[in-house]
Amino acid sequence: MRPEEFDLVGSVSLIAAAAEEHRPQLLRGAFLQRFPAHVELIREGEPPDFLHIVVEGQVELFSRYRDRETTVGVLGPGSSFILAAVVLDKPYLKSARVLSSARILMVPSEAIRAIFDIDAGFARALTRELAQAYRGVLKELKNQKLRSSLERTAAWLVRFNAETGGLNQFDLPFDKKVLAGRLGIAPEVLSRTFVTLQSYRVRVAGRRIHIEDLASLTKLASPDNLIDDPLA
Amino acid sequence: MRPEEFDLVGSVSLIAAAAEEHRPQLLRGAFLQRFPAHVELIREGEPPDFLHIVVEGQVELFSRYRDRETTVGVLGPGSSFILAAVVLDKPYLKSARVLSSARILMVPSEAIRAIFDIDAGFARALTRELAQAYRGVLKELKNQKLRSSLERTAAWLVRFNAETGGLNQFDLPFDKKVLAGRLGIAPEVLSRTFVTLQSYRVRVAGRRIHIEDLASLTKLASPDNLIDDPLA
DNA sequence: CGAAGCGTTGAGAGCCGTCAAACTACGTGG
DNA sequence: CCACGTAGTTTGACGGCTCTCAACGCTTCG
Repeated sequence: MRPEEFDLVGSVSLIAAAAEEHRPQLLRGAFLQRFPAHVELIREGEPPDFLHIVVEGQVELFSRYRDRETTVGVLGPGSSFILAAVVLDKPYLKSARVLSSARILMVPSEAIRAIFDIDAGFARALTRELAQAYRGVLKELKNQKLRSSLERTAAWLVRFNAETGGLNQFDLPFDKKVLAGRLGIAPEVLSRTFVTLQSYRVRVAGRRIHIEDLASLTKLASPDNLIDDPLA
Repeated sequence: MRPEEFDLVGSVSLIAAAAEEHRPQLLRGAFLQRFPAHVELIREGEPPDFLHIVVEGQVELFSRYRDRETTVGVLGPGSSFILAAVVLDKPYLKSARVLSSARILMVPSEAIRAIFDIDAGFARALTRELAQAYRGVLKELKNQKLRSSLERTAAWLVRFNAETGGLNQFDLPFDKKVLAGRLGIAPEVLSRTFVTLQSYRVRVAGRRIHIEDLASLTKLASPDNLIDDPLA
């Protein structure tokens, strides 16, 4: 890694949690690499060579079974992935592909485990990160099992709207196809869901979304902090 | 806690991971308590007062939304729950009820967090526990999104059979209603699924299950280590 | 201009949930 | 020991949600 890259990377919370004197060891064998869209970064079943951290761009996490595939998450800058696999030194449970051209920091998993063993502060940061990740998947499981696709879509719109300033209009951050994956439905179903949402005064034009009646959309979504709030 | 209870509790892996000198502090405010069936141990949304560890019996983890409810796990002896909430000091994401009369070790969450902060070995054990738990929920999410109810049921039977010695016959460890919850389907659907499984030579008599053609059941289930193997 | 990919729309089917009724198993009290 | 009530289980009927397949329009990019 080049010197100016250290600054960028030092701001990543996980790395910052390691004691000053351990950081060089963490970054010695690390790569900060640029990948074009569609590249498959990791594949489920492989042994964990690197902890991956998204510095720029978007990454989709997914999993295959028979001839099916499902999205288990979409990550943006600042998010790490496959941390659990690295800590336990067990095979990846999911694959990852680049959605939009991305820069990924890859830290050798031995380095992570080595610092984990000698740096208590780092270990505690990992614990918190994992606890957050655990709650994230659990919320997703609840989202899937307790809500219909219409409710999930509505809840997603309400939350994304809030995250982008509550202006009641925004652009989708990725293709509708990817959003459908995130919501756990087929693209055709999402398309029809948007039609249904017209009765709740949601207007869709390409990637542009207008929420003209937030109250009624919110009522439909029944937002629940224990499912929707990423900080809860 | 009475002295003889310390032995029992010392064998719980999480507690055993704490340094000898910290164990008394962990257990000082702890309770080892017996609960009858149906008692609700915790309720989602509440602040985490205690880390719970199942010493004996079975506990069902579930979650509510609107007028719906879904099971997110069933635990037996040795399992802890709501660790993530305790570590982060955030509200429970799930509720828990006793299925069959159980003994639960309840450790005050402040004690957990206090030892977590000063005992690096304990912190690392927590990390591993959380990493395992993370992978567990993720597998469950994949199980739900990638498989049909028939496949989930078949996979569950194949795995439980393996776990109980591969004798191709066993008793269900809980009511079919609870199994249906675990599999994420309505009880009526499970009942019909068992009828369908007759063509794969699965015989069901009350709680008793006979697998008369493991190969064909296995073929149906397409077991996948990255979904089914609890150790993977 | 043509190819490729995304998005929409229609048609059809299958999976799964709900409601209702009947049947069974089990435990309690008489 | 039996009667009864409760809870679990099964079965039927039905409907709705979601998937798949297919066709078509649109945009993008080579």
